[in-house]
Amino acid sequence: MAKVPSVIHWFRLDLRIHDNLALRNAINEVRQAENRKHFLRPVYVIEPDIKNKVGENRLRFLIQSLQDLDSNLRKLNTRLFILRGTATELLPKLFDKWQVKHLTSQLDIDRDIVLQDEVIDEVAEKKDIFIVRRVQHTVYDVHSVLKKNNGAVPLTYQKFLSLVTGIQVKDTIEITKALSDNCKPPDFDSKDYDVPSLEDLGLDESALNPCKYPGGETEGLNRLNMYMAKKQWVCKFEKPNTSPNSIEPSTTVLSPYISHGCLSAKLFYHKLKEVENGASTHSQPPVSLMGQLMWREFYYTAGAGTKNFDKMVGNPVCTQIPWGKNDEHLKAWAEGQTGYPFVDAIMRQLKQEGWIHHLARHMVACFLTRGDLWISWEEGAKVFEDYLLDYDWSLNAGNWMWLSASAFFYKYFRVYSPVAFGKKTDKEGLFIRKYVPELKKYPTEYIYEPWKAPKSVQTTAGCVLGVDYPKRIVDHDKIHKENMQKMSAAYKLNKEKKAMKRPHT
DNA sequence: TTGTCCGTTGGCACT
DNA sequence: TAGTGCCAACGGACA
Repeated sequence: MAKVPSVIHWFRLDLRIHDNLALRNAINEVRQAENRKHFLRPVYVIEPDIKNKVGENRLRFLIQSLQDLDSNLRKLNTRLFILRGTATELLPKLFDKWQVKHLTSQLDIDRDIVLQDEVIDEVAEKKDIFIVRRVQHTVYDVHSVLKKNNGAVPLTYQKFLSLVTGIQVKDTIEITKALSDNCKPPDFDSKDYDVPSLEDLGLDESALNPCKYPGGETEGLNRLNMYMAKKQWVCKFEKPNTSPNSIEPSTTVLSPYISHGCLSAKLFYHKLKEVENGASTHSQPPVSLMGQLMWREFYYTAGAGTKNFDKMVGNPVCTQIPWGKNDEHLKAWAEGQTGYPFVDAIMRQLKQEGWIHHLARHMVACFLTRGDLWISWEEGAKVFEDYLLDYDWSLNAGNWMWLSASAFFYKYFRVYSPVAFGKKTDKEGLFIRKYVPELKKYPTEYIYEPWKAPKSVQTTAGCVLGVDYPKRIVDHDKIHKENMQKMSAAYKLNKEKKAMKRPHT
């Protein structure tokens, strides 16, 4: 008997059923094969070294998202097949074993996935497998936006907006009709394909911090609907007026759901349009919620069109800056032990909860790079990759370049003060008291600057500097001025190099 | 080529 | 409390 061919949908950063064009393609392919039976296998590949690549909070978010995805797929009378191994090694073998004729997936920008796809494409071509990749992770097709700009990367947000104005955004799609039993392969019920627990991956779940943002499509959609119901709030939203150091998030925290594809960016777009269209006035990009979504599109476009976007060297949009190396300072920063309470509180919130406010990211990124520690943005990006639930290849690199004044933003003399910046929205230092509990009892006048507290105050508050909490590792007032000079010199050199490269006519 | 305006969200002193 | 001007002076876009 001839083997029954299979159709694979390969889930990556599209952990959802709703608005999943590529999944629908796979399902349609199976359904249309009326008189020639096809099996459907929606797969997700867990790489062996995932624990080294993905921080524990994000790994938990991923596993939760996969569990939710599996349960949503089962409502369609199919399931998620988890594959354990390296995608580029494993998939080619399964192409033969499963008689794969058709492979669908989302079109991704993330460099690692793009490289993976190149390998798979080559194999698929040899084996005569039809590959379908759909644009569905962004609102716009970033490659056609680049084309519209004659292949050049838009270097300003306004330029990007002007490129996408007038582009019609397609409607979202839904998949509701369940599949027939004919689509189930014989090993459908095998436990080998079950979503692993964190324990299976070698992680002690009980040792993790409490889960503040559970992963999954269901949770993402609930969160979206909850915020979109607050129409006034949506219409008045202005990012700079939200607080980086409120005890509960002052923004939506939809980002982890969008970055994992639990939530469709296009659905977010349409829901926002709906709310905005129903209001007499609403805030505008860049500060509005729609503006935030457009920032994501901006960085995706830049990431797709720039070589070595996540690196300094060999990256055409990135100013070359002679960053220093200081592993001790880097470690202190990453672990929230710099002696600057505001910086430390943010870094500890990041490590514990996997999410920090965008402006908090500005604060700590500026501090690590051009502001205080003079350490490369690439080092900071690696730490964020590890800790952030909403880690996203394009956004992470793009924002780090922005904050370090390496690309897109150039006013390097605008430096965030680790003392003044937080005070604007949290005079009492409640945020610091929560995340740096050593300082909980400090008088308000010293909460942002504990080094100014007399020894007697330190003792009374139960936190002596250098014993219970670190002394500050740098003197911001002094060092940020020195760093500004270094930035100025780097810019000057960059300008000269550019002038030399320019053709003389 | 040069000038001008503008740019997601700084800090600080002052009114 | 919010607004303004100064700090020192960037690159991109466009005329």
